[in-house]
Amino acid sequence: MAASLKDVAALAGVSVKTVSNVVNGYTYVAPPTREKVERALAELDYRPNLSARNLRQGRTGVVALALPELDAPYFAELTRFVIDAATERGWTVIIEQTDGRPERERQVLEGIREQRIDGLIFSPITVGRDELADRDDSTALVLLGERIFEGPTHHVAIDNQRAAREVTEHLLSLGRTRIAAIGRQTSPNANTAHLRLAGYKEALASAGLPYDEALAPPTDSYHRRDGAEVMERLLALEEPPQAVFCFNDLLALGAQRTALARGLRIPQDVALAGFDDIEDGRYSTPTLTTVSPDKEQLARVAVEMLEQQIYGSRHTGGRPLPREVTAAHRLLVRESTSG
Amino acid sequence: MAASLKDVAALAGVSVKTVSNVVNGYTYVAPPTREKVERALAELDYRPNLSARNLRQGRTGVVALALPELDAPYFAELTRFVIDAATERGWTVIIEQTDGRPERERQVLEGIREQRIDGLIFSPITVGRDELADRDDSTALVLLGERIFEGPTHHVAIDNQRAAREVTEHLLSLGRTRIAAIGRQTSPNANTAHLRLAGYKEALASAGLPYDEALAPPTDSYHRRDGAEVMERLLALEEPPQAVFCFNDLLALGAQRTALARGLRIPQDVALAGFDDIEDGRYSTPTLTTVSPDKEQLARVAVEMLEQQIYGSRHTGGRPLPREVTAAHRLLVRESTSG
DNA sequence: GAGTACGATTACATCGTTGAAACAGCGTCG
DNA sequence: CGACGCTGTTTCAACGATGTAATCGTACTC
Repeated sequence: MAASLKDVAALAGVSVKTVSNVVNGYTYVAPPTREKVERALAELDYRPNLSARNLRQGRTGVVALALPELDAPYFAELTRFVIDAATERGWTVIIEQTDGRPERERQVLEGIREQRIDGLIFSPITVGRDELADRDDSTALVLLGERIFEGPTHHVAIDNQRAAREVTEHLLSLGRTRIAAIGRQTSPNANTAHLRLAGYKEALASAGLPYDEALAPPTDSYHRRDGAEVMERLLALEEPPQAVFCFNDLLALGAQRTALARGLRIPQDVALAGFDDIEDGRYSTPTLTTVSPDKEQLARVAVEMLEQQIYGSRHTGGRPLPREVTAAHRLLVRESTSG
Repeated sequence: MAASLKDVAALAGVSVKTVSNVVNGYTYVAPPTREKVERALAELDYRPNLSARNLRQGRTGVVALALPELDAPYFAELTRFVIDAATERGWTVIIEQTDGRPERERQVLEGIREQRIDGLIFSPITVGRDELADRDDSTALVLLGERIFEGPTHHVAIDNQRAAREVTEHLLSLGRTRIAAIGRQTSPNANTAHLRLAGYKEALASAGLPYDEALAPPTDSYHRRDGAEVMERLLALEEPPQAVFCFNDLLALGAQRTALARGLRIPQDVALAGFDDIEDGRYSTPTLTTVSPDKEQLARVAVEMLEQQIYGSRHTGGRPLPREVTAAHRLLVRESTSG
């Protein structure tokens, strides 16, 4: 079986605690002793038992990443960065999929998992300020990709509203005036959707154009299927749109599918823009204009914020991070708006 | 802080062990006692400390899923099913990304993680029979999507060779005789690639067609980029192919991008088939003909195989699972071969 | 009515690790 | 020279849970 400190201690002829000291890099160990212990450690291929260590230290070294669904490319790409950043700190990441269902999200917040967790990075869809405030679990928490202001919670996200405005302005700059939006949500807590809609409206208003709700049909979720279905409805309008801003790339790819299947040319007949910069959009035909959030930064900051809550600010060089961080984003113009 | 058995015991006025017995459903607890304890458990919102439980029991309840990369859609979709199946058993899944790098794969096999793990589901790319046989870690292991025969290892995969043959036969049935393959790998351990290539050759041979290596260029990896690049080379041939079988959907989507960007019509000028049935292929234009492995079955069987190794066969109803399971697959004909 | 069987509960040790504190040895300083 | 401080090492207890064995009470058997 796996070797314990006791076995190593016996082999090296020292006490268990001395071995522990060597393992943990404690300063006051005499060089000959240290060497002896290290030989024994190597010989037995010692690995610390994390269950025991965690039990003793009251920390688990495990953080959870709760997101709607792993098989949405945006979240898969983001998850890779979160795992990378966590692994650098010796943390293990477990993943909770909420499917965007309110009861699952609430369970996650209340710590449904028996598994104790040092921190939670949470990408919510339906949960709002009130649920967050009500939460009585004291586990460290960071909201990812969501901004709930005046709340008690750390969060990191890009400036969704500004990014949405920029996309819409880009579509306007093509000379299109009838611009649809796909991704509006009716739930009052769908913060991200609201911000993107606000940016869209803002750009229309600046251009002196009216906001027409018929051009911004609501969607239940953000999959290709939804984009495809809503696009059908938009194309069936008496005056179909000349451009469509989709609130994520999956919606855009669904909409693109519908438009192309109807024989429309993109961007000549209808221009198309998405949001998220998933890899699919870089290889679709036409390639997809989109907003590219700095996913690596989002992930890194989220992990740093957790780190700070868990260990206190001394750990991040004394420099306390703000509760709210705005990550970078770029507008990537591709063929679907400039073919 | 979180309540421990001790706190619950104090509140209920019984011993710690009695509370433990209630929590674990031990039979001989008097109903009034049980009720008292349960009230206390509820009042304090008791959650067992898994670190302590694991330390005592020598199991961790954690299994690792090691795969090349989470942001490849096939693996993201598969991961969702693995997590679902593991969660049903109360297990936690942690994810290791190897990026298909040999040294990372070897580390995973040797249990690089300090975190102790009850089992490992491993989707290898470069590791071969020898490395598996040399392994001295006794952790339960299941290979996923890979078949290494005569080895010591449990594995579950679809019949890659047959599926590849079926795809190629389908392309032949369209009347195409010049059929390329994208995804050949030169490494001797790239088992999956070899099997798919073998199926491709088999179908060609049955049709009396020669195997032309120029029509099966090697690829380093299986991303859209690789598919796009290799397709450039194929289209630059004196006699470009009339159909292309790509060993996964990402390669196919990359190849599709190249073909469409060159102004070719799919499938009229060149038919295209992939492998994996990722969601992208259902919404690309044209939609992508592909092999659909039963991902849910792959994941479920892999988890069952682990379960059996960890608990012994009694746990799966006495019925021991074989070491090798072939999961189902279907050929899905879509627009890219029948537009 | 003594002996036994069994239900219900508890005391205790233990899993592997680490913080606190004690201790031993040795040089330094007043 | 005795007190002190420093290095280097050990002893001990504790984290929270559970398996083992012991204990206690009651009902049942002969």
